Amino acid sequence: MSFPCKPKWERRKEARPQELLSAALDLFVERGFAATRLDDVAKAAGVSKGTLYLYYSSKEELFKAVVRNGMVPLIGEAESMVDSFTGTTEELFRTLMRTWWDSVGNTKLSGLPKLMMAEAGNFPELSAFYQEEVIERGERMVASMLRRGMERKEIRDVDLEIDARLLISPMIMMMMWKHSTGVCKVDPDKLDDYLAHYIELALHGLRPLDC
Amino acid sequence: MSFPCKPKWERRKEARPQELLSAALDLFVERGFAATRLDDVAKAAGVSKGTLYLYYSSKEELFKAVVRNGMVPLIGEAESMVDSFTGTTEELFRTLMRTWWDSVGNTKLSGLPKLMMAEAGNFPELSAFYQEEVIERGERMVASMLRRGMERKEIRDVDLEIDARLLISPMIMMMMWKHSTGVCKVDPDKLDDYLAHYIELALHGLRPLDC
Amino acid sequence: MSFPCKPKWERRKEARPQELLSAALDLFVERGFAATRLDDVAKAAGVSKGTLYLYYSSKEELFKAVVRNGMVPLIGEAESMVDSFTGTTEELFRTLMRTWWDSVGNTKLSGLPKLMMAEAGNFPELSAFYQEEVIERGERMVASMLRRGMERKEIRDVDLEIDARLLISPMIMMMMWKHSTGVCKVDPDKLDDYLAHYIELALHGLRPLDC
Amino acid sequence: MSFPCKPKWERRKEARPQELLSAALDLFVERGFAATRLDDVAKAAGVSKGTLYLYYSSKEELFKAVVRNGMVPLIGEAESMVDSFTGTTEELFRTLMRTWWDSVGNTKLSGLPKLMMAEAGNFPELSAFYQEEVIERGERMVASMLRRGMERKEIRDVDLEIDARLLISPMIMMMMWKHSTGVCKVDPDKLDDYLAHYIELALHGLRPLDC
DNA sequence: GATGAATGAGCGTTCATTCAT
DNA sequence: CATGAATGAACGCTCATTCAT
Repeated sequence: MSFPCKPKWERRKEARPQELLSAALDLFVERGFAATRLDDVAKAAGVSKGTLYLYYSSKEELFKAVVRNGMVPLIGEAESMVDSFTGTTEELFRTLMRTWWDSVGNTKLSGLPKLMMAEAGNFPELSAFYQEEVIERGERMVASMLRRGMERKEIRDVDLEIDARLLISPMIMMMMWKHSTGVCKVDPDKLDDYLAHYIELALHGLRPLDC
Repeated sequence: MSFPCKPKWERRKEARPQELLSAALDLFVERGFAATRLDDVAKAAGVSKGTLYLYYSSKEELFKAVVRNGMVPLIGEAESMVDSFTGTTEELFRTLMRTWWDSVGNTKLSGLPKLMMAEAGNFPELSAFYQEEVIERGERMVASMLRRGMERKEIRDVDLEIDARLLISPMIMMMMWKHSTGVCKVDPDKLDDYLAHYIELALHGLRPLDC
Repeated sequence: MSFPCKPKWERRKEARPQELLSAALDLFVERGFAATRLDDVAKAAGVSKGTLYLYYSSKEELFKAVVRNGMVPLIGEAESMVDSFTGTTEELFRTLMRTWWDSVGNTKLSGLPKLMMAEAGNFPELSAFYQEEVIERGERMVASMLRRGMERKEIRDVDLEIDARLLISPMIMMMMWKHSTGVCKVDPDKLDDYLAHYIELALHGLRPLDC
Repeated sequence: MSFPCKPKWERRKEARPQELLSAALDLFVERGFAATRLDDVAKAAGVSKGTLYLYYSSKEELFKAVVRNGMVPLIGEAESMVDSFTGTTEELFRTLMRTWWDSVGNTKLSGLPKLMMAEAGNFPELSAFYQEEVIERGERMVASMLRRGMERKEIRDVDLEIDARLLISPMIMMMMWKHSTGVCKVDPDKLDDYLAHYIELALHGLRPLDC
């Protein structure tokens, strides 16, 4: 008699990392890094605390895996979009922002900015990782878009570094609002309105002076 | 023999709460709520840990007192400025933003937004207070400015509620950046550049379409 | 009304370190460094685990304090004796060994060599400390005695470094025997005989060839 | 078709216990009992952790098997040498010590004394075994040599029991030194010097008073 | 009012042991 | 026989809170 498919525990082994990362993202976002107990992550994933350590060697490694697994690939997709887009920069900006909001703003990943803002100071290694893999790549991506627009005379001259950061800050704030229970709480249904107005406000701010 | 003014130890006793709140603000801002040890707050205020408990019955109560004590008075000043300003709305916007930055962004109060963002979830009652007394008053103040500009045809038509919030979000982000160690850290010397670019970006975004 | 003597808790504070060190020495010697739980040390001293940390910042620091407090001063006394002794080197050797046995071999401190031998490999910082403060000073002290004897022609020419170490090794073994339950166990009453025979054996081994 | 000898996997099965014991001896000697992880023993032996438990029902049983398997056979060889030696007792002593050092001191078996010293307290049954089969037989062997020397007037009168133990203690210490990392660490190249000096020191200590 | 010694619950991490496959 | 994923108890260390003085 043979096993037509993998034995049960092996199938679990392959599924485990995703289950753990998902549980961890939920709890990190809900409670913050420091306040999340690994016991609870394990329980939420339906395993024991020891099992967690079979897959991630420390709490910090678990967090890094959450980011690597969830956020980093999306940065890559955005970068590709900027590089290969063929329409106007205005269309690119709109697409970029809406895609980002769909894949991050509307998922649990939107909890990460608030998380990092709150905990960065106490976990230097974590914040260095996030800074390099997410923040800086994100800023460079927006700066690429600005450069493209300036080269094509589709937007006015701006400072690549400074305005890139300023332009993503409302997006980051919107993600934070979404996860703020009590302060700056926004009606979730209105977030799409905020996004639309933000896009218009930014495009107005960027349009050439003679338009 | 009479005491024309209170003896020194009595003045000290009355000053205690302010000294404690000041020390606590410093440390909460620097390290966050959870990572701040009451030992250190007490030491920074020059008292023993036990004394802290004579004034605030728990760490949470101390935190609430710090926030309640911090930002509210400054909102009033900004409101007055909007109500009594006589120049163009562009001038008003510039003045408002620069004054706010001077009195909040450049003081340790600038640490509160980050703190509230991180801890709001754990202090529902406190965040309701902050939401009403700081956030909403601030948004109404900016909305007043926008309404004034629209009435005077100095800015294009915008959504008072939505754009007010969008407009203050980079300012809030700048305060957060200032207190970010590791993630989104900005060179403190460049914050004035960010402020200047933000003002220009916003004014461009707000100018009437035919200008 | 005044306090004619210190308040109770202050008297405790002064006594605590000795109580803790004594309990720690007992347990370290009985169970080894790694196998000793701080909970048990605290319980043996009649305090809570947290209290231990008021006095010693880590398990390793506690151990160092045990050694510093118990063993190091005795090394100093032995050094002084070698420096100031006026009789023959044979008398010095006898006195040195018997004094050492009285103050170390016959006290709980005699458990330390076995402890260090067993745990050194896993606690590098600990063993470096013990090596410098106890072993090397002890070997230098015995070497001083040998040099003195060689200069006075009271013992044959030996290698200061090698023979010093060889000469103290039976003393160390005797201390280990005392704490070996099961292996090399010796009748405690016979340890004085071992000491006497060791002294004779060593003195025979050291006497000049022409005596 | 027949198998002239056992098939490979069966030979492997029979060799397993020795492979496990050898790997375990290496690691126990290097790290001590508590610090040795069964994961590592299994890995060093090229099997899984579960397999270990097919052969030894617990970590303690494995340890006992290591010790029982280790030193006993070599004691017998030394006993034979004493019984059949024909030269002077000085020559016998030199040969005995050098042979012992070659077959034990220079192999990984030299790690056992340190191991037993450290763990004897935790394994009463095991240390009784070690005491009877290794220690006491070793002491009787040295005592035989001393008796022989006294009968032949080649050494002075000593106490058979006490001096036998004293005489082997530097040898035991040398084995411990060899495995000491950090405390009492000796340059491995100098161990032969220690052996040579020890032999001279002991022979001087044993020579008749009138020599 | 003020002190600071003492407490004890809580968390990250390790690893011997088990058992389904 | 052999595997290796899973378990859970254990321990070092922290820190908000208490209370005798």
